[in-house]
Amino acid sequence: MAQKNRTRFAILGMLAFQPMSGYDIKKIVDNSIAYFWKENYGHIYPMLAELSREGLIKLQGRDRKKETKGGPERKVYAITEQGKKAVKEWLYQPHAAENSRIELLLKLFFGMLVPMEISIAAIERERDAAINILKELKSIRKQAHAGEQNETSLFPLITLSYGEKHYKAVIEWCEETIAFLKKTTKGMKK
Amino acid sequence: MAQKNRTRFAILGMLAFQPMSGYDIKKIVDNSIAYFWKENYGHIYPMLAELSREGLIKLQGRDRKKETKGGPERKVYAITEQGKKAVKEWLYQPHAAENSRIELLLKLFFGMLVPMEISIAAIERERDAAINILKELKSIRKQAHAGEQNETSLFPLITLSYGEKHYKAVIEWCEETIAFLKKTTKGMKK
DNA sequence: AGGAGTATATATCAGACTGATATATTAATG
DNA sequence: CATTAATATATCAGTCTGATATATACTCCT
Repeated sequence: MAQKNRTRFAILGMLAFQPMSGYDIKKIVDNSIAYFWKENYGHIYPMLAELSREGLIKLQGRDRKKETKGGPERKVYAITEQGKKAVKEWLYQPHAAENSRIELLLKLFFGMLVPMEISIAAIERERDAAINILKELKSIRKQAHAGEQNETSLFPLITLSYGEKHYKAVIEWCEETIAFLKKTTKGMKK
Repeated sequence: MAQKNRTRFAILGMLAFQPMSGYDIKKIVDNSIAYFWKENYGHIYPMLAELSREGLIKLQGRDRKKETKGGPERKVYAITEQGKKAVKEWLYQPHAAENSRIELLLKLFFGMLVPMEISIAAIERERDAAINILKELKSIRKQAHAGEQNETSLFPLITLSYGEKHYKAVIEWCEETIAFLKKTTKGMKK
């Protein structure tokens, strides 16, 4: 196997919190962990079918939320005992190193091919994006603190603090780098 | 198009420094930018063929390095004027947000499913890995400072400082989080 | 009443990316 | 001269992404 499928475990883990539809899973991922994990419908729906075939989850029923505005019935899936066992097994295993690809840095690495202003502008956009994400994290933290505190709510808080630390570091680096490049450019123009 | 192919531009950018073989490109990527970008042979070789067909690079010749120990002849590719134009165009364009997936955080998010020691051990492994990468970055910085300073060498230094800042932040977060979780566990055991 | 607009929901696909493996060449080693 | 190790190219199954297609049912407006 070239890679292990992690969407599988992301879905199982989410269903361990509560039964949900594919649409719900996407919503929750987008609203609570998007700063470190993303999922696509293109992966979620086929995986729900697969997990269902394997007996790790099962279709609990079809319904329509009361607070919902419209749309077709939701297919709500629940995790099975077998499914819970599978996530736990995965949680026990150490994971491989991430293979991040940071396009900004790749572009900066080739910065000698374009005028300095282009590189600086790219870093400024990165800084602004990071500031926005940090704002979102602030609102997630607010929600988290408003809810009840228990053992389960502990873990979302530590992933949150990772996000905060990361984006603060990114912003810092952007500021420093912009200043550095501007100084260098001025020096070169003489 | 679902995504844009970035391997294409990574290869073109590398060939803008100097003519190289696919094997060389992989080596350079692994040794100088692996902390923010990775490439596979599985992507490099087909892309070299494609870029060659499109006239963005051309086969400069086959040779064997003097300092090399053995192996078959290298196919050395050089970037063409058209290829240079293509990278530059790409460099001018703003890039989309990254979609990082941090498996450690996903596992921690589901931490309530396993004993606390399992989560703590995972963070400890992350911290150790980050410490090792930081060491590698230190050696890259040493090499960089040893070489001649010019406009081109400027950019690798700023990507390097991103890496340093990032991994330092990760280590900090790991230390704080481990301490926090240990304290919490002790409190719970009473 | 009916049409437009919008949120909900499931599904599929081309193309990008990964990690492993297969194949072959040549130098150095013993 | 067989073995080992480094060099080099190539291919493939499986994962992941982003876009798009299809359809349902509610709300709002005229």
